[in-house]
Amino acid sequence: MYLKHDKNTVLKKGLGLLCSKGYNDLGVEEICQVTGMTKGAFYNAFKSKEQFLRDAIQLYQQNNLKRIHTELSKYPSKSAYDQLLLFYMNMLKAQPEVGFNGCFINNIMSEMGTQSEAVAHDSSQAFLTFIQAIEPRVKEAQKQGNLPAHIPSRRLAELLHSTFYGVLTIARSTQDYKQAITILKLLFQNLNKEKK
Amino acid sequence: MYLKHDKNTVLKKGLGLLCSKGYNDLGVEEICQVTGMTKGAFYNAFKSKEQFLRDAIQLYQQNNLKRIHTELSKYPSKSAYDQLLLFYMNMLKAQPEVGFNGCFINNIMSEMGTQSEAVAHDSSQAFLTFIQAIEPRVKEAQKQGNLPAHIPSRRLAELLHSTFYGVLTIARSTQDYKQAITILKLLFQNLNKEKK
DNA sequence: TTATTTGTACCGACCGTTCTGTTTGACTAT
DNA sequence: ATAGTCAAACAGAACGGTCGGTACAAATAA
Repeated sequence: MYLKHDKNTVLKKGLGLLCSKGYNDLGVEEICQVTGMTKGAFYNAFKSKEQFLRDAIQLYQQNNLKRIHTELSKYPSKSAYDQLLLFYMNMLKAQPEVGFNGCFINNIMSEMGTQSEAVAHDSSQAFLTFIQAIEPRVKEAQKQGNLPAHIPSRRLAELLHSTFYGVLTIARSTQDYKQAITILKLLFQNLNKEKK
Repeated sequence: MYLKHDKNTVLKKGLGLLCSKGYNDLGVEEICQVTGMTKGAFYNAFKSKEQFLRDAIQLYQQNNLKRIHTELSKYPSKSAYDQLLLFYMNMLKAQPEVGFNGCFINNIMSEMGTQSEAVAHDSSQAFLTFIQAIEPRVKEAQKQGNLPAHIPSRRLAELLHSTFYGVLTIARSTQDYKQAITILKLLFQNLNKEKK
């Protein structure tokens, strides 16, 4: 058994392309060119272009879950509330580096939702996973008295994440992440009645 | 001079198609079929498929601005706060009827942002226009004491609209608008310190 | 050898656009 | 009125390019 190309490396590069160019505007030819594959190798590794996308979505989801967990554990001395706030801030601050592309999952859902049932399912699944990943820290922040305790933690996580998605859209539209941060801070401060 | 096809009627039908199928998955052929045109008529009326999209975006923007204004004036006896809340509720409640397609502008921005500079510009412009349309009522609600007065009204409008976009994404993902309403209500209630 | 992967040429479908010719109705001259 | 003219609008076949996918031979381990 010999393999010139490592599937994971290929997917990683492909994911970068998908993030910046989307699906429809990205050809198999270009994927091959960037990854150094040929079509033969590509179609040996992936059943179809769509399967390639689905694999890339899965990789993105894995990467992001890891990232969420490390980012949320980055400052152990800080409160859960601050950890959440910092996490979202950092995501927004990173936007200029990624060309204000916003959230890959969200973009793919918009682009492919009507074209492929399978992709639509995958991306909405990924969406829910992110919220689940956030929820424990939200619950913690509630216990620590920095987020309202009378609201179900799941609902709060959904609210935070929804607004994050929304300001990400604004950031994309205005090509400015600072405004997005201001808006998200507004939400956080308002939810935190104890602090100034 | 004779005109078999009314451009506005065509755009209206086309907008419906664009909303439900997006841009890439919608062919000129299909547009023609639905509107009763032929390619000759289509390309006589529109310079290109992309120009057709840009015209449709403009129509959508006009329609939505009208809708925002009428919806926000629908219940003159209610407070500005309630008017805003009801407006967003109604938008969310309408989602099942439109196949949970979310916001056309947002979708197009995600789908076409990387493919066409012009479309990206048009849609971000439309986005800002919506926020401007909301802002006066927000300012009113602040004066009436139902939204925090110390925050610039523009920022508040951005926060409300961002979260609305976010929960719209959730509604799309879960195919359930009730959860989206719950989350948005959470934000409203939290911003309104006076009410229960 | 033998099984599997890779390179490359090619196919076929799709789709936006163009092209050619036709229809239409306003305008003009008679 | 009526016939003639013209330019705009329309019909729809054809084009040209793109792109996902396939065929098959060459290459590569085992």
